[in-house]
Amino acid sequence: MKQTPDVSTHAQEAISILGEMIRAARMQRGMTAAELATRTNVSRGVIQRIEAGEPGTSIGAAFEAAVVLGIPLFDVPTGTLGTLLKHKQEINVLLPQRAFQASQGKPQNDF
Amino acid sequence: MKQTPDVSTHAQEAISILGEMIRAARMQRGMTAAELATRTNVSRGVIQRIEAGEPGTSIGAAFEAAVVLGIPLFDVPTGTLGTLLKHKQEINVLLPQRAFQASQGKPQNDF
DNA sequence: GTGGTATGATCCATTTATGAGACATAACGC
DNA sequence: GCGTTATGTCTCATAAATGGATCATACCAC
Repeated sequence: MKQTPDVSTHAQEAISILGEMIRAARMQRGMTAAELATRTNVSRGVIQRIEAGEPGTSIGAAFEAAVVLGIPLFDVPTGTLGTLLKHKQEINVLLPQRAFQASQGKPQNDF
Repeated sequence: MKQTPDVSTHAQEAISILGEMIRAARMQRGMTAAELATRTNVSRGVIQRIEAGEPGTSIGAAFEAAVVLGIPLFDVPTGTLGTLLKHKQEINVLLPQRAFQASQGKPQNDF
């Protein structure tokens, strides 16, 4: 509901969910928005915008706030993400390095 | 490794993971970065920054790209997030509306 | 090998978010 | 009731991201 009418409903819902999770976790810890802002190295206004689910906020600030509150972002414990990244790079040698418009004929959906 | 040296290691890893997931999903679908940019309503440079894991990109663009590629963000199916939000608001009446510095004496960790 | 194309990186002008401050409202303790 | 404090919202100057273009490199088809 701002002058940024450019994200889909699903994406907006995901952003709002993250904001609500951050707000709930912050209040469960008895932490004020100002204190969370200090710990996150952003201003109080940014915390409020994140909790309000505004899509224009930076992903760094939002994820940092979640990490400060101990919210698991991708069900990956702390310190494991680097290992997962390296493993991904290893298996990446088996995949094509570029995308081809010609290969769009057979879209792969394995999610 | 940019002029934005202000996110923690864990948050940076989470952002990088999301970027790698987006890149992998895009390539699995044989989609070019330019095409993903068009579908996401952003420029190609933003897609590259998201895939590179730069924390300065907007959460709206990053989540929108993930949604376009069908990546589940919070293990919540499409359309369910709104219901979850409403349910959260219902149970919120049982929780304190504000945070208190005085209540920091007993931090609650139930994650 | 050559040609076509995706990618990564860089530049600049413009749009936008951010930080800081102030204000009104509302919630809680007393 | 009153005083204190957190929250939500607003404005403005500054900092930063974005869009668009260009270029070099690397990949794949031929």
